[in-house]
Amino acid sequence: MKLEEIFLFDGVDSSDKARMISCFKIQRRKYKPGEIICDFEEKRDRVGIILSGSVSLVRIDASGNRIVIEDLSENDVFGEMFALADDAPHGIFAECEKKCEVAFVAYSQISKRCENACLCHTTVVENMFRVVTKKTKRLSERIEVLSNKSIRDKLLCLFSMYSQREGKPSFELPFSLSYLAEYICADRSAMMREIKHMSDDGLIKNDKRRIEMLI
Amino acid sequence: MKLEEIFLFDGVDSSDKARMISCFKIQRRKYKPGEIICDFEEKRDRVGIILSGSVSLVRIDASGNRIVIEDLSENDVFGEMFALADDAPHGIFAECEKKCEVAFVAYSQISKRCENACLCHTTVVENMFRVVTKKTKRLSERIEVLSNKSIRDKLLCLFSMYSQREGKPSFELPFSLSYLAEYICADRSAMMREIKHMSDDGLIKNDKRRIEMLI
DNA sequence: AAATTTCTGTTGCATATGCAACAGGAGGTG
DNA sequence: CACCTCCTGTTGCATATGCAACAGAAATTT
Repeated sequence: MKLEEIFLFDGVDSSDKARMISCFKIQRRKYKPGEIICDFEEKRDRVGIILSGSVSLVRIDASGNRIVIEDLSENDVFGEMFALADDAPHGIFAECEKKCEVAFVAYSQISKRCENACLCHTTVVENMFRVVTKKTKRLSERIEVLSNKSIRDKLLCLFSMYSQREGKPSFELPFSLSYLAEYICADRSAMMREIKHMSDDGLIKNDKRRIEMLI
Repeated sequence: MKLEEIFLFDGVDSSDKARMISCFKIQRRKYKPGEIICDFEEKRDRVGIILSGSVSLVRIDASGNRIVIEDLSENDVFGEMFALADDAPHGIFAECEKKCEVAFVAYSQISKRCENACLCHTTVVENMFRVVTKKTKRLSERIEVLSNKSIRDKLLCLFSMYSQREGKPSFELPFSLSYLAEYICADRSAMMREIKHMSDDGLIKNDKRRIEMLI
């Protein structure tokens, strides 16, 4: 993906765009799966924008469990919390999932107004705002899923989101069942068992990642 | 709280501020506990800013359970997801918790640039951006807590966040134990039981809302 | 083609947790 | 004071769920 195409410059006309790209001193880097892109131990004045591939925001907790807090792909942003936050969280880092390329931009470049007070800066800030709002929505949805107490209710909550999004009762999970268990923070085998029960109870039909909701 | 004091106008000089306040056609309204401030069935072009009191973003799920997705107080924002999102979520509404006053601002007013392309609009968008980022951080933290599988681990995760924030191992919960159970999405009695076990195991000392972590 | 890893699927067992039900205390209100 | 509501605290019971362990299928790499 070219820098010209990232969401950050949506709505900026091409001459301004070219000027900003050179002015922003954007750094690009490629990563292989498993590589640590960035830890957030210190406060950093930069955000990452994903140009290709996918990245996970991961935390290792006290017991050594790996928790995926966010899953990011093309045109998503990470690090904005750390560029702005006063109190730095602990043990969170960005890890490459599928081989990826990331563009790093200094946050101060984004927020500052240039000498000419040009409109394009405003547009850029608005674009950032839109992406962060999208992220808020995704996180809220996940909380909604996790707030259900039983595995069954978590799955029903998530499945109905998907079927609503598709506009029909059947859909294909966008990831593996292992990952699904991670997403709903349940034990995989317990989840598999529950899916079978739900199928036995006539709530859903399923075959691997294909799910059909029967009310 | 006066409109002049809300975060939205931070960094805007007072003459511009006065001009914007009149130009934005902000509506203010007071609510009593339990009142529904706003449902989000239809897409609305406005965000709410809380001037005083507190507000919960609540969802009633299919089984009739009440889920608090976000807790908001002074200078927090709600509705920005719905002003921007394409697909409107279902059954979410904002409910007054402690008696409150809310200012409603049309989102288009915030994002649009006025004829003069004045700087203050940029500042306002930046301020919105900062608040939404703060919200993202809060939601991430909650996911981190909820991602723990056992009640014990959820509590330890949350408690260590608090003690870290306080800079010392003992702290006072900012809300009731009933509410704590809601926050970690666990049954209250089960949580109380677990707190006792943790105390028996020498992990914490506790008296009502006062918690002390012993490693 | 062979080797290796990841994904899907299943089972037994111990126990953590939800649920229902109850009770005393604190605080607020008429 | 009497009444009410909310918060804290506790217990018994049924069961949902985590954990460990295993195995074949599918995908990916060598």
